[in-house]
Amino acid sequence: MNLKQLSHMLSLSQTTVSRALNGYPEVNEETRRRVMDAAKRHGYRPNPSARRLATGKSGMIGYVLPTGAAVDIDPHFVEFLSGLGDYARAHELDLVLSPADADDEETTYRRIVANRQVDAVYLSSPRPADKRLALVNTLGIPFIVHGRSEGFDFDYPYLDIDNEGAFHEAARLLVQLGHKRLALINGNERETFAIHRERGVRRALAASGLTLGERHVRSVTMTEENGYRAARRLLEQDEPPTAIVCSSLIMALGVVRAVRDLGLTIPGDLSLVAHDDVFPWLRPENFPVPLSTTRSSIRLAGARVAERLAARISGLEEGARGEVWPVDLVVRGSVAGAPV
Amino acid sequence: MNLKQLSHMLSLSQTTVSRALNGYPEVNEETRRRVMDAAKRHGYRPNPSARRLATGKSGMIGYVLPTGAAVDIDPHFVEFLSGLGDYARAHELDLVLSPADADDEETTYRRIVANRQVDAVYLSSPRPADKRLALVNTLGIPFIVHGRSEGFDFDYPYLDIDNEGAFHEAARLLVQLGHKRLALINGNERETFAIHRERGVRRALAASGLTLGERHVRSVTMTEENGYRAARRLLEQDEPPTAIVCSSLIMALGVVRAVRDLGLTIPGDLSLVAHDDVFPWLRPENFPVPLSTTRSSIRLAGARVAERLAARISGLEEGARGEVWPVDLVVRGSVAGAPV
DNA sequence: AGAGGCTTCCAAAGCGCTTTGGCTATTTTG
DNA sequence: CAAAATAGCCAAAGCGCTTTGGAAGCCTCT
Repeated sequence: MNLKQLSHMLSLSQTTVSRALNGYPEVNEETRRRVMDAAKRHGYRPNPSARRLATGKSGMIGYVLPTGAAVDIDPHFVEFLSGLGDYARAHELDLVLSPADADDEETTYRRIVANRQVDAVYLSSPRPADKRLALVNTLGIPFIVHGRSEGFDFDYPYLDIDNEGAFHEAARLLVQLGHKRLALINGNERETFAIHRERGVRRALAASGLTLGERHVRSVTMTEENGYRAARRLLEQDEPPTAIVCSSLIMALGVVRAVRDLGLTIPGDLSLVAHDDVFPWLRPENFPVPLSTTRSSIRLAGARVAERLAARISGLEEGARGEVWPVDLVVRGSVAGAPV
Repeated sequence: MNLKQLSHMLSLSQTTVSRALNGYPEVNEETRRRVMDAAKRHGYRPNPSARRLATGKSGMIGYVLPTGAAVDIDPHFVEFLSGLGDYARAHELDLVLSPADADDEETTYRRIVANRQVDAVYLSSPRPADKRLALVNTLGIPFIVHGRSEGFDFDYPYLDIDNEGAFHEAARLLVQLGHKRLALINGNERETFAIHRERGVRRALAASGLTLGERHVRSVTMTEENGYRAARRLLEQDEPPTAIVCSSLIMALGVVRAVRDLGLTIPGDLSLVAHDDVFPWLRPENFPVPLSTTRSSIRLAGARVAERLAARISGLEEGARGEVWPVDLVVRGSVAGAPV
């Protein structure tokens, strides 16, 4: 059942039927009702390929997925996706994942824009002065960044959490508990979120005249093993930290293992706070010692990004509005006063 | 730059240019060369929307993503996706994720087929007599199942690992080590993979005249917490198992925690084997006691599925070929002889 | 009563590609 | 050497929608 058939059986032109269906004003309400009715009754669904060719709109949102033998997709991605799906489902929005060589995402961005394959895209894990962001901005496709960049002379729409504030709070708590030597096990230092988190910790320390020594910062990709190694390195130093702030639950698993291997205890010898993106399959309250966290649901972020993308596509949202979500600090058993 | 312009500047018809580009035989080789050359030089790329409307082919593969407030996307998904991306990237294949209400995926399948949005789809986590599979089969869209179903009177193409064989091997090893009371912490009992795994364990036990008591089987969704709870339940019974086979590394984390909470040790009091889908961020050799595993890279499976989907789309693969991958049993420190 | 303005509809021209059905030379065949 | 086959090309008809540029009919206004 296509437009032609439908309009024929209504003895109307395709023009009128099309307009009736798409809510254009120049059609009699009575007629519109007839058309809508017939469309529903016959289960008419406009052919998206045709509509797309005519309008250039695809009704899909895009994401360029960096891949490569040495590239692992971030496990957070799937949670973000859950949220995105939550929103998209209700709006019949599909998501197109375009795999790209991690070393050359530009080609892929250009392709999907040139082909008009998607109406909007989102970027994640941005770095300062991220090239993808500049590219997408000049290509003129609607987009939203999940996270933030820095060092651009233009504004852009984004959704981010207050990483600096969160880690500032976490560090401040530890300082208040008397800790003098804090350490930070961070994610990839080239990504903005990691920079912000470090900034937050430094600011909290500075407020009490303390500093974060270079030896007390480790930036690694977020795996259990890297958490373990980083913790070993930190704790086997001459003046080991008495508190660690850690950028992910997965790394925190490794930290806990390292602490145990070294015969230390949490929170007796070491206080630990980690950032929790809220995975359903790994919860901080179930750590051997319930873990204090800075918590922000990445799934909710996914839903919000989808919502804003849809708004941008339909013209409801414009401009370069940035949105920063506050982060909860949830104190559990893994923090205590500094050992004497 | 479109076909019309290109053919005009070559003083050829659109027909000829189109045919030259798409490798049809009825065009002079000399002409073809000229066309190819000009196309490359001017960076001509056929408009996919137009091609799609004309041919009905989209050049994308689809996946219906079950979502909902109570639905969590399996963390394995992201690894599978990595593999899929590895292949798809090299072939400019995009992946369309269509979020669907987990309680009504049928509507979405029908939509993407009716709309010809994708050239092929893959299904995952099939159950016996899975409705989606029957649906997709009748809808006539090329597809591949990742995993297997059971109880159909038709064959279908799939890629699966030898779950039964893997768990059979694991259980057999434990029996050989003298264990009489085995337990199984399995995934969702309604999914075929879980059924196969249980079958494998039972078969190994039966071979030595042993059985898997109902009290010794737990089927839960794969979270750390569920692993913990299941292990507590099992180990606090009157006649607790001396060995556990576990369907995922994430649950194994919980098992390890439970064992520790109960003051037991691995492998002294309990031998443990888990299935490892090979996550980059959690490795069995880094468990407190290195974990014995049945190992199969889900990422490689993703790449293979993409490859086969591409083959089916282009007509290189036909029929209902099933492919079953063997699974490695990797023995590490977490297994030992049964306690006396 | 004629001009101008709405309202409501339509025919037809795209969107950019593929593919059908010729048509004209040139070559092969009996 | 005429007839048949083949090679190489083209015009035009889709694919199914949106949108432009009218046009008819009916009011309102001067």
